[in-house]
Amino acid sequence: MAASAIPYRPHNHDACVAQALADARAICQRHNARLTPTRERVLELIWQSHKPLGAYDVLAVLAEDGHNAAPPTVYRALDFLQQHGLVHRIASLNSFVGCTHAGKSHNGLFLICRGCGNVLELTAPAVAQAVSDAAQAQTFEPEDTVIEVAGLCPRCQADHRDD
Amino acid sequence: MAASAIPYRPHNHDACVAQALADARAICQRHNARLTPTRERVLELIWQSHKPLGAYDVLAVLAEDGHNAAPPTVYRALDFLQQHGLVHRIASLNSFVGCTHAGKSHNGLFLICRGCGNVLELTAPAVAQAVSDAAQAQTFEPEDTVIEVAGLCPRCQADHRDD
DNA sequence: TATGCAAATGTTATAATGTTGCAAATTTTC
DNA sequence: GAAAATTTGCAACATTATAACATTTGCATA
Repeated sequence: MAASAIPYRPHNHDACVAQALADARAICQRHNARLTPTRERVLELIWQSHKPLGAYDVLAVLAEDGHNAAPPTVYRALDFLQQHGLVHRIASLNSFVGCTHAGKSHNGLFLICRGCGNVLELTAPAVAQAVSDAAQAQTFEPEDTVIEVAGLCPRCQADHRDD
Repeated sequence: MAASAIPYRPHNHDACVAQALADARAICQRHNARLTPTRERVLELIWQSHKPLGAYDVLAVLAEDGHNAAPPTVYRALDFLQQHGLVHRIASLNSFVGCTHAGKSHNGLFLICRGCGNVLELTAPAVAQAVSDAAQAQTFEPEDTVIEVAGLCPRCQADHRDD
């Protein structure tokens, strides 16, 4: 799966997931971190689509799996995955999405479609630079940046015009 | 209060609040919207500092006021204030801060100090333009943009070096 | 292969945040 | 002053997240 995958377009999503899991295994190995079965399963669930998933959605699927998990299990797995850059939390939705730029440390920019719910993660150096400049102008030292753009993806723009 | 107020520096905050309330009254009049006592009180509370306040913090102060309010009262007031551009919600903190650029419709950029908790709202056209370009490159139609930068304000950078 | 430590997980309970739905009161409009 | 629309009160509930502590597991090393 290319880093610039476009969730709005049809693609072989099984391959998408498989690649994400393979990447995750490699990254965890490099980090000397343990991608345990629970963590891997949570990552897999998060990746089941390009729509962000809530912690309790994950929890519900784990329950279907027969895994009698409680909230802390899921939150801990998500924390781990976030720390290793494998998933992102979408603050404006209280939910989580697989990172499509895994490995590189980054604060992505997220385009969130309010029509279909899909999220596209971008790396936008121009945006990062502009934010950095704005902070610097205030002598502010940025550590973590959240950029989430809600709107309509190409397909949903078209659908809306059909209404 | 100037639009470029810097919460990190000492300023006459009473004047800050008074101006915000006066602005709010003017704006609501222009919008034909009713700034009822509850709404005005909530706005005043949100403005008590430049640190964002949670809905339940507001609720607690209302209770001290003797106002026996329930959560929906606060959330409704906050919704109203947001709709008229008088407060902003900080998604990464689940809390609310007074808008220092009231009147102009906008998506601000927020510099959130993890040391002191103060939030500075900026209008950064270069950032807005860069985000807009990035979205356009994906044929994405932006409607609402959240930009929240967590880090250290000038004063807290200095304090940290003293540690 | 024992054993002991650190990391990970399980478990229970609870905190924090946000919403729904409906009835009562208030304000506006005619 | 009566009808309509807006706002508020209120109770219940839904969702999201964390605290605290017990238990198990993986793994290095004696």
